[in-house]
Amino acid sequence: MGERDEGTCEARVVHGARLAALQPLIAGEERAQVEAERFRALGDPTRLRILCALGLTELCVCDLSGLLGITQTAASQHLKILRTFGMVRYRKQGRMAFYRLADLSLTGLLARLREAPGREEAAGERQSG
Amino acid sequence: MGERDEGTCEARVVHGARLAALQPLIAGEERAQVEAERFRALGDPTRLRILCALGLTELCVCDLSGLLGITQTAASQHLKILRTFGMVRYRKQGRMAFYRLADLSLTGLLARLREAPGREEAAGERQSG
DNA sequence: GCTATATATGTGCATCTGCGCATGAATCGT
DNA sequence: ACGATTCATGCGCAGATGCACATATATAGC
Repeated sequence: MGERDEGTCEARVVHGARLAALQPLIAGEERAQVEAERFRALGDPTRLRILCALGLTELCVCDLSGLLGITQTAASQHLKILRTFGMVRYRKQGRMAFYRLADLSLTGLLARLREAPGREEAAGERQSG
Repeated sequence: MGERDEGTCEARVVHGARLAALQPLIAGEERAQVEAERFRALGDPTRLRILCALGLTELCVCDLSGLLGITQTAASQHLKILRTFGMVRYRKQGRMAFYRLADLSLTGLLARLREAPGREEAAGERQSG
């Protein structure tokens, strides 16, 4: 688990000292873990489509599952994950739960998701023609 | 696989017609799949740390593995994934491969990664404090 | 209170993922 | 040419993930 061949390569670009100076500038494992989990939550097509739908309108679980063509169970399980990361919120009215997009910073992403495919070059690196 | 309980819930918020009108506004499965894979590439702590490092300076695989405390194999496999999505690029000089950050749209994200933990509220929703 | 409905959760399974090990491919030094 | 070194890749395994099925919880209607 901690066995890396750190002593093998001697032709380092950044030798010893400079390499050590870089270390504190790089995100620690825990910090990276937390951030990665957030991306992982977005790294599922069904969850992206759920967010896409909830970005348009508030929906109950049943409507959502019907709209996306997934089972209620699947919808509920995905919503639980999205709740964990504060990406969606819900209000309970009777026995139904109305979900809505909570993380407004995702709005731009979701708008891009609705565009025609073939434009995912670098998410910001447009070569202007 | 296609068995959803679409006829169970009758108390839809958006009844029939409106639900159908929503459908074309939601990203299709293929489009969502492509986009999700991109997030998935970022959904690994090691890959985030690799990008974090390459955002600071160009590095060979060996330095990178030493810097992050991972094996050369792991580094190489992650770099392959990041290459697939055009997030990193490399130039070959002799037997070494110098990798650098290619997707500049990730710069902001990586800068945020270097900040102290506890600020991952909404990735863009700063309360100007 | 009982039944039906809407949502949430526990369990099991097929699949995916990240890693280590061994190996292949390319390059440098002698 | 030969061995050493740097990077890439095939393979197998442990752990994670998404889903279906069954079930639990909560609410509405009677």
